[in-house]
Amino acid sequence: GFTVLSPMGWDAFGLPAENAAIANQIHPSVWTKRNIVRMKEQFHAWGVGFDWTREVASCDPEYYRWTQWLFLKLYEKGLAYRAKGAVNWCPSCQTVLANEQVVDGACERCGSTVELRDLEQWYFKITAYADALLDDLKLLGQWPEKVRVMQANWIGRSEGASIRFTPTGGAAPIEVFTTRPDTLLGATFLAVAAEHGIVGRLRDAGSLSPEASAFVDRLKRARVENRFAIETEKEGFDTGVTVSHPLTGKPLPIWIANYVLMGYGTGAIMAVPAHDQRDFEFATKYRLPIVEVIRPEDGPGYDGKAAFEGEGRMVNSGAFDGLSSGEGKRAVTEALKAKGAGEARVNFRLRDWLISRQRYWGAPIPMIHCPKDGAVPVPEKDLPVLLPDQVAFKPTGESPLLSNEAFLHTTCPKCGGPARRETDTMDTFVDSSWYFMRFLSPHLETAPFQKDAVDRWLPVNQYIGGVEHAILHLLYSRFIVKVLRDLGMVSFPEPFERLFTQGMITKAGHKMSKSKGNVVPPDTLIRRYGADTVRLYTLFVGPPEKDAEWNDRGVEGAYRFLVRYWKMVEEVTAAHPVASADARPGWAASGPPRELRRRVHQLTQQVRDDMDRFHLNTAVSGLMQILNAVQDYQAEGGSLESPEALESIDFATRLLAPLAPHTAEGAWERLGHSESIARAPWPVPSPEALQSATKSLVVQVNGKLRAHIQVPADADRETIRKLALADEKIASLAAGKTVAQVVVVPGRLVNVVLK
RNA sequence: GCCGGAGUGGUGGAACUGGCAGACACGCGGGACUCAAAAUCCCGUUGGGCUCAAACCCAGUGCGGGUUCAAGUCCCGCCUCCGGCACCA
Repeated sequence: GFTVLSPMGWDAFGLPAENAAIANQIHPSVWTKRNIVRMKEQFHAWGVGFDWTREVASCDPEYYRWTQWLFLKLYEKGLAYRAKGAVNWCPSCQTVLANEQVVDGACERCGSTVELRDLEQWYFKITAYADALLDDLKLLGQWPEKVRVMQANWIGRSEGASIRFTPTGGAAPIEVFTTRPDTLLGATFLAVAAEHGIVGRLRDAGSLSPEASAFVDRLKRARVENRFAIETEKEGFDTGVTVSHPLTGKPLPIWIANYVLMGYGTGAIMAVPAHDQRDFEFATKYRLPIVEVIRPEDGPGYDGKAAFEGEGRMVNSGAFDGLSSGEGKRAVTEALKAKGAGEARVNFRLRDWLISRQRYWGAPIPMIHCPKDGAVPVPEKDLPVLLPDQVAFKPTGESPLLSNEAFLHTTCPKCGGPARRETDTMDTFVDSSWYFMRFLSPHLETAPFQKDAVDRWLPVNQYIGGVEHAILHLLYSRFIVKVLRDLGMVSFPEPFERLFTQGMITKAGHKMSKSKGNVVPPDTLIRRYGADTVRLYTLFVGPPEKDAEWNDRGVEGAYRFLVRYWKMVEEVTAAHPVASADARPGWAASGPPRELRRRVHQLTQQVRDDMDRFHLNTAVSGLMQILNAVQDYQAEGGSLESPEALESIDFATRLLAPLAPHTAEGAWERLGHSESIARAPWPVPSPEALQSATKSLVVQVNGKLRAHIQVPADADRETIRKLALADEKIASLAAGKTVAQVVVVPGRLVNVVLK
């Protein structure tokens, strides 16, 4: 009864296609197009129905033109920028990766250990939306909690204070972030990462000891090789430089420490050994002072053996003594602000999204580098910047586009002088961050999408995908939609209203994947049993949100079910070769309610509910039960020609249609319908059919099942109670005992409590 | 370490708000049909006790407690597995 848009498209740019192309000596575009054809054939073989008039592929210029347009919009808004910094580098894929694409220190794609390199790259300023992305998670009540939590953790908001420590001698202050300003008076040293600016400056000035300098090199190298390996042993070197404590003026030494990360906060921390375990371990090892400044209201506090990280009341903190941690955080921040040495600050774990890739198979970044005007955006009218065919697309660490002179050399849109094109391409996650809007006008040439169409259809009511996208695609799309909303181009804050994360089918415990070569192609099974059997079985294996290990042991069951169903249809239609089902006498099943009818209407309700809840495995079992019910009815002497049986077959056929469309369509035609079952309405159970004169209730004694009784459907509690106690079995059990209580749950059961 | 999720027959799984544990299948055992087999159909299939048999009884949803007339479901404490985050200051 709903108008549903069910489009399909191909996220077709990216490394897998390029790598496969290199391995097979085929151009990526040929390889990709061939695979699209192949996958479409498979969709058809499965009988999967999509609106193919809306098909898009992110590698078509018609599509990526607008991906480039999106880049320009972000650039205009200052949300796309180029910066030099330490980036994740995959030595095997020969490209940089976004933080989100690094899993356990390895490349999400190929599993190679990721290195750090200093490179100039393009970023999207997703951090500008950190708060909005976090806050709006509360709009996503129909997303799995798991995904919301993962995003919240990834964004990683923490409240605290930014504090500046001025070096003795008056150099630029060192800024730190802390969530515990209440422990400021317990800070006994600063610790900085090896990559921190001050380290380089000290080294350049020659004021770093040779040992400390060697340590910095070792640390940097270790992090380039694998910055994710956690060194449990704290290690550091004194720089010999001190800063003054912003409140007491006391000098505090600056140490270089291996446990301070450049990638979080400012790359420098104030160390409070009494109240932070890491600082404690470091201070203990290097005999740095430890000052207790927080004491819990009750229970043990700092004991000299480990840091006390909880909250409590401030001590050894001068004027702040006696304040609770909460009050202390505010008071200390105020005091810092008054001195101009700090302020309240919110810090995020989220980093900006690195979107440039030094690879061929992606949308070229539409920028031009002019020796005079610097980075200049390609004018909108010149889009798309076409990806040239003729390149040496071997990975060299530099973009293959550099090898195409005709592409590389261009003129500056500003001054008309000679200029070079940007040769990096965009991360494919940019392509997929907006595609759902393109489906509404896939061939529109004047805009990426039409606002009114997008506002009518979106947000997507039901999104389905793997949980592996929890912090990649699903975060990026949310970001892009928020940017477009702020540009006034869409009117909704979130792209996906409801999210269903489906599980993965594994083979021998592994994700089936092209790269592992352990994919079970459906073709063989489909050839042997037909698409409907394979569809039905696949749905029946288990709940779709769960991972499942693939085996085809039960496929026979689905096949048998369809054969039994088909035979039943043949039996009915052989006896009644009627052209129009509606002309058949008794088809409307207006007869008196019978058991079969009640059961089938009940099961119809169940199948409808199951499908709404994505419990497709039990929906299939519900259908099996309908068929079983009809066969039991037949076994008891009922006729397939009876209105009840005919109606049951009619319901079953319509419920089967989305699951096994070919079989259902064929049956539908045999049953005398001339229009496709796809246009038939969904069966509606009638309340009248669901009613029955009597109900079967369970009778328990002390919570244990002892008898079943039949009671009138409208019996009140007292009647039910009397009938239960009157039951022969119950009466005999109650003999000689006292009935302490009788719990009556109408429609369900009676529990007799005996003492 | 922190945050999520899961643990049910031989197997996949079902049981929506506490209310008949094991739906529906697979597999297995037995039977019918057949010269025989396949296919199909019928019966059985949580474990144990008792019985010629049925009826019946007891135990049972990872482990130990608890709440409740009633717990796979709720609470407390554990164990195991899976997923995410993690020297995050």
